Amino acid sequence: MPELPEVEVVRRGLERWVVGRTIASVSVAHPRAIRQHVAGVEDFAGLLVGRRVEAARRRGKYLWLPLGPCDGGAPEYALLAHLGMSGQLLVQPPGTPDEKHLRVRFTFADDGLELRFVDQRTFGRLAVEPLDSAAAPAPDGVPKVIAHIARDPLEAGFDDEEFYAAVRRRRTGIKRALLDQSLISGVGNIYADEALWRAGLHYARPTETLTRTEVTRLLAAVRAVMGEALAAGGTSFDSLYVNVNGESGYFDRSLNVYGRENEPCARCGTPIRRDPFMNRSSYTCPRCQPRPRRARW
DNA sequence: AGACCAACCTGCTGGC
DNA sequence: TGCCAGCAGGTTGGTC
Repeated sequence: MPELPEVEVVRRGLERWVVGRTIASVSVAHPRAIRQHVAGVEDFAGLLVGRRVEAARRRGKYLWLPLGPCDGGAPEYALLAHLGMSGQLLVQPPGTPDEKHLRVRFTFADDGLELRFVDQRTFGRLAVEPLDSAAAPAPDGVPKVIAHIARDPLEAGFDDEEFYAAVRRRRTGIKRALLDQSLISGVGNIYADEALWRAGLHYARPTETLTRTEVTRLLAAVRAVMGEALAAGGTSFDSLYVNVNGESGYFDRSLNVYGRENEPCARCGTPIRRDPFMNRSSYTCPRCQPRPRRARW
């Protein structure tokens, strides 16, 4: 499941149901799910079995579970997960029939609920990554392989001023910048469109023309829409986007533009418009978000 | 460096 | 009914 609010819903589920438990077994039904773990299936499982899950962390759309060493002490490794377009992390009672797209199963020493990675489109991935070492310290305890992922707008360390400066240095459209996970992480196609609508900005607005006021308004809109989505348990149009217990969020009912082509704008009544954008779609209100004369996309 | 695209997958929907 | 094109919430690696 995709964007920040949905991933945070999953993180909270892992915190509640998985943290504090010791992994007893790992079975990989589909090796593509761990393709990022280049040392292979045996190595992947070997690094996990016997370790205790110490925490559930997230940056942007990435999740990771720091793992305590078998002999105690600070975590050296983490199980890193990205859900891609259709990945799910589910907690299930042992014996529950396998899901059609079950990729990896984790069992625990307490013989309680299993953790299952289920992923229809197989864009998601799991890997065990070193969390820290003297040679390559991990800032903030973030796995080194996701060092290129910027802080997300709900993190305390996110620097609004630096984001504004980075946006102004770019030569592209604002939506491309919002989707660039090295500038700001966690924003995907739904929340980009929703935030731009709230901020009254068109997706093709050239980044170098944005004022500080507009960027401030945009960041406030991103935070507001994500916060509301989180409170609603995330956005789900179908059973692909669910929490660890398989339940859907209901924020889709609160979307103002995404997926609402030809429906009236909640602010002005103008029919919402859909444009092709990066092999996907962008939804705007033509009146609240007029296309700039000089557009970039 | 930074901008942009194709590629990676499966499944569903709508049009013919 | 069948088939095919188009579409889906993401990231990456490659080119320019």
